[in-house]
Amino acid sequence: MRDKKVTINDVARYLGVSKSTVSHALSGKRQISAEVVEKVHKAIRELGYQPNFAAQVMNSHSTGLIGVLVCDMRNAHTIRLIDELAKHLKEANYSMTLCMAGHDEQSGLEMIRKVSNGMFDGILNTLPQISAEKAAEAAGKTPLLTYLRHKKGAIYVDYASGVRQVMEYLFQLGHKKIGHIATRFRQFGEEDPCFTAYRDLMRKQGLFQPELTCLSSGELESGISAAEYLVRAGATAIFACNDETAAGVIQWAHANRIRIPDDLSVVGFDNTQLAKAVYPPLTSVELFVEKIAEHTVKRLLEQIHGDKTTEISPVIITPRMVLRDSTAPASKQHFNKKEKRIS
Amino acid sequence: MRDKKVTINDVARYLGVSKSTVSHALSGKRQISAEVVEKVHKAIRELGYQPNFAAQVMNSHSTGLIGVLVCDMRNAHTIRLIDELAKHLKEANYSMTLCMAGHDEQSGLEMIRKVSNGMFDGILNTLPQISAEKAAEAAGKTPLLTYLRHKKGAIYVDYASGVRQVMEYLFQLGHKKIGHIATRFRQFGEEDPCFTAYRDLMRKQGLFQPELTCLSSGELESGISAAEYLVRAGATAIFACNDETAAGVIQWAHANRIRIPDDLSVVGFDNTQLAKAVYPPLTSVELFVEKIAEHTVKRLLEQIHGDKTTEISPVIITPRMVLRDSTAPASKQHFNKKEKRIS
DNA sequence: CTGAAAGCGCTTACAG
DNA sequence: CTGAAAGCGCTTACAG
Repeated sequence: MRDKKVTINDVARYLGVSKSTVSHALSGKRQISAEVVEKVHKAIRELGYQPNFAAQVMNSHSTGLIGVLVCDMRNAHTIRLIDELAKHLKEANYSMTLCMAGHDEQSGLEMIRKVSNGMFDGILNTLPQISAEKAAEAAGKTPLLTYLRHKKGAIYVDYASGVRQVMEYLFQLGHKKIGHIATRFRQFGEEDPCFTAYRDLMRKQGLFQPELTCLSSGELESGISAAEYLVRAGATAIFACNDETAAGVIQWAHANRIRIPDDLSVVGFDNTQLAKAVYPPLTSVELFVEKIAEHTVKRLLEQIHGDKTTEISPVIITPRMVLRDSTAPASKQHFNKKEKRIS
Repeated sequence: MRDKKVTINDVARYLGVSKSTVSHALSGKRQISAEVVEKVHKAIRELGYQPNFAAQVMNSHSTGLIGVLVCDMRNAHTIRLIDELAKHLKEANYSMTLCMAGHDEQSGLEMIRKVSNGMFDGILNTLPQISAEKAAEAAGKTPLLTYLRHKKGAIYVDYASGVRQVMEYLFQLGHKKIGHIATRFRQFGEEDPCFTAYRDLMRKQGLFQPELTCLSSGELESGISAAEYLVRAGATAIFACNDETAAGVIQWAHANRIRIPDDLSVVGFDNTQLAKAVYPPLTSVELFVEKIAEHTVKRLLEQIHGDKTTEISPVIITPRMVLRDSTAPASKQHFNKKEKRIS
């Protein structure tokens, strides 16, 4: 047992046949007498033979590995994405290799270059800091797909629609001072599509005020400080860029005896576990990550296999608002009395 | 650009030198005239040469890849573990490959066998359904470490200590009817160490009642139903096996106008993001996942490199209770009045 | 139906 | 300091 790895040569010698016979008996790529096939399988079991990974890769030029570049695993959206990607890749008989590439462009590009050596059959770039063009160039001949650069990509998530659903709902409820907590991580180099949509919709109603917006890191704490700021600015509803920030808003409200949704409506984004876990459960926006992941994987595999057959029919994914208990009409404005308490 | 991959032969031919020279100029494993080294580097850049992964692996017998077997990515503890493992592996110049192996033993073992072909320099088995022995056998000659089988492993997490801290604190606060929500996923084949510790400590006080315990799936919803059951059974404090379940308890309490911590104390486990996100913030138990991950990686690398030098000095990790706002004295027993309301 | 040989793209003794 | 050759462990034309 402590001896060297057993190779195809050992098996061939053991049986007194050639290694081509062993190889073919395993692959089934040519007719081998049933008798020999059986002998080979038996010998393999006895010797504990297993084809060597690297040697097979050298011939097939394929590792069955897909590299997924992520910056970190801190936000729930990334985690869900990874989970779904892994599921779909597995279905296609690929394994997912997670590459933590950090947040700066340089190290991200270096990472891509480093792993574009045949280690992966394909690379999925989810890094917001690296453009699709630069990533593809760094990958050289390795198929690479950049995640969700909707402007030109084949998968388009209509964030604006998700935001519109929320805003129209809040307008309907009578809210005029709707605060917005924006973020940078959905930006992909351009402007954050959620913020853009929010601003445009507020403007159309003549309600946009820069004081009602703020930029957040996306973490709980930033939601807490944003809540304090926005409520002081007069917001009766707060639309946060993600559920974690929204949870911060809710927590701050509780701590300051501001009732949700009676005194303040709160809406999140991403519809993560957190949205269901907080109290009151959070109205949020479902992005259908499974679908995004499914199509992303499909596109990457097409690129790997060089399928030009399927013409690039862009997939549009439309988010959907999920109503829970954190939103209510803006009517009862005994709210201003409360506000005094916290100052 | 559309042509075949450029190989070391192309570089050698291009420069009119032998491929050994090119190879050595890159590896630095033998003296090469500075002039030639420079020429080689220049040519490499011009031709866009990059050593082929599989060919290098064939020689080095090392891929730089570590396979981490996880059942899924649903609970926060796993996610944090993965994140920390990735960090430590990266520091040691390894990449992490995530293998989702599901929940049954058979498919897990098959997965291990399949990937024990030289694809990974080492394997980390976090699957609770697969014993350390079976996993190691399935891995054959590939180094494999089974995560946190404390009984014999070199890394021992003293769950009992974490539980003791919580229980002693609750006893101090005057709680006698302490409900416990147990789970199966920390079990690793044996009994859940958290439940065992809870039961023993309650017994020592003469307070143990089976009616005050229940088994949960670990999801939020199971926390909600457990809360209802345990409060009906008279619990004045609930100690949940993980934060998600505890969040369910809190949510149920809010929905039923039971005040936390005044009417009901709640304690979670794992000290995840969720513990900070809910209101009131949740008293929980920190497991120091970073430390666990650090030592796990260290052990695996030792096994890979065959370091027998470092004698197996077992590392003990002691969890620590983190106090937040979900716990308070059991005194005010106007609680029973409330209970009526929900029946 | 089977075997001997070439080749995948590197690294590394072996010779000079 | 450098080159020609063997070898890593397979697969796959090529011959029979």
